[in-house]
Amino acid sequence: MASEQATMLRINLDHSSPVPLYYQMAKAIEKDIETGALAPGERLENEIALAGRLRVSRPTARRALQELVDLGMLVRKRGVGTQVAPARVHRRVELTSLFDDLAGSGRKPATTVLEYSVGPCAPEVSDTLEIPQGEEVVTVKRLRYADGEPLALMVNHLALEIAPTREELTDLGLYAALRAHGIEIHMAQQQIGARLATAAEARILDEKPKAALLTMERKAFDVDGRAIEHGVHIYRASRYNFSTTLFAQ
Amino acid sequence: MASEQATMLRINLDHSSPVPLYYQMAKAIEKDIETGALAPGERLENEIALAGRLRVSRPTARRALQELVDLGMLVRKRGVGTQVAPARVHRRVELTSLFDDLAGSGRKPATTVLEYSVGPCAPEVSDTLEIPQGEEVVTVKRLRYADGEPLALMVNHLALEIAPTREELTDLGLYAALRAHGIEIHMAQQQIGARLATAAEARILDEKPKAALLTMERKAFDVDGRAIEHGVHIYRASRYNFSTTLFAQ
DNA sequence: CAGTGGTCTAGACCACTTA
DNA sequence: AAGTGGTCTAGACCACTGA
Repeated sequence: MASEQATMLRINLDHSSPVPLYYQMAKAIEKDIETGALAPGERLENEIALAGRLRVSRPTARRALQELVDLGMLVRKRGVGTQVAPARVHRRVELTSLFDDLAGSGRKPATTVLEYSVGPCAPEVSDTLEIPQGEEVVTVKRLRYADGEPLALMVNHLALEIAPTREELTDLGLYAALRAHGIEIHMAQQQIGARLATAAEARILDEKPKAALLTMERKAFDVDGRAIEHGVHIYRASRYNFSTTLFAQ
Repeated sequence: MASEQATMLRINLDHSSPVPLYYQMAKAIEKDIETGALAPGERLENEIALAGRLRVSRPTARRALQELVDLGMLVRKRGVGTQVAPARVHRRVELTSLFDDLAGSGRKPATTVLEYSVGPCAPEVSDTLEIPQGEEVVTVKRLRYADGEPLALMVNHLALEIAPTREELTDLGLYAALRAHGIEIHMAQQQIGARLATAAEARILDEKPKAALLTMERKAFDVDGRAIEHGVHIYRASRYNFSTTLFAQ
């Protein structure tokens, strides 16, 4: 039985481009899903027809489709076919920074750098960053605002040779500033907890003493496993929470 | 130049097994990494030699290696080779349940089911579970202990036809009980926040009133995007925090 | 039974890294 | 220049689904 409802994708591939064909295909389909040209539940052509029409081999077409399955945008079943996944499953968002989060949700982030100092490495930080104790590291203490209100107090430690300048940290988030230095964060270990605000913390965050705070401690690493950053953050629980989308292995 | 330090993996593949060759290979290498037979930083054979030695095609060997790269256990660089990733990058652990977490860290979990009722669906739950308002859903309220101390108060809503029994929930975590019914959670959306304990919450959790609580609201879906579960949990911040490992896209 | 995706092969050529 | 992984092809056979 010929496929009754399969959508014919309009995709132009540039076979002479240095951009891999599977990548061009995946991006094109991804765009169609994001714009709604392909609706959730809609059926795609089978991979052999798709490959033939786009003049690529079947493994290449498969690879493109598999990329989108891994992203949760497509669902494939043997004997059935390929469908666009329900909208809510699309796109895992992970490892974004607070700055990006705020900017992305339309709130206006701003940062005050309260402290920017170079000093000997404390034992705890030494462990994380794998820098010998006593060697110099940069300590940064920042107050983050959203729409003019204080939101979070963040203390970070970085190795001297990779630390962004004070000015960069005022204009960008930490991760964006690191990226400008060619440093990509690949993995982070986080612990999220809660506690009551001290008097000093309450004052600086415009909360009452003993208000609820969200706490986050993070260690971040690059793709080679080098430790890049150690951070201890506190957030006003009245104004912020962590939203995450998790996927089963 | 012949490879100087590449480790020769001892892998036996069963070419007549229904288990895919790439999967057998990936599992074998994964096991060697986990047991320490392959140490972090160690170099593997190049993929062509590996494929030849194991009598599989190069794409099959590549696929096995790629699986482990996706898991963060191997790092590959063009022109350089394949190495075992630093230990801390191995294995993303996601979407585990509190019960599994506790059992895994050697603490003894226990559960009391405080309430198990069937009743009409509240508007908020109706939205999440995509069950018409007023239709019946199961509401479960559980108190979780670790090592004899109360740790968390959890309220969950599930569709009638998939809800585990009261007895199952006493012996297992919610996700394990669902799994026993053939239901696999594939994705969950979570929000983690903090607030102060009410008098009633403090009493039941053995905390002082206005102690800090961690809050978590979760919606869980299966692989087809069907809503499975809606939960609102509170944790004693003095006894628990969320540990997560995040990976950049 | 026809149609689908899942696995596998045996090559080819290219791009990047290191010395 | 040698060695590595990255991409791509053109087939083959199998396993599962649904009518």
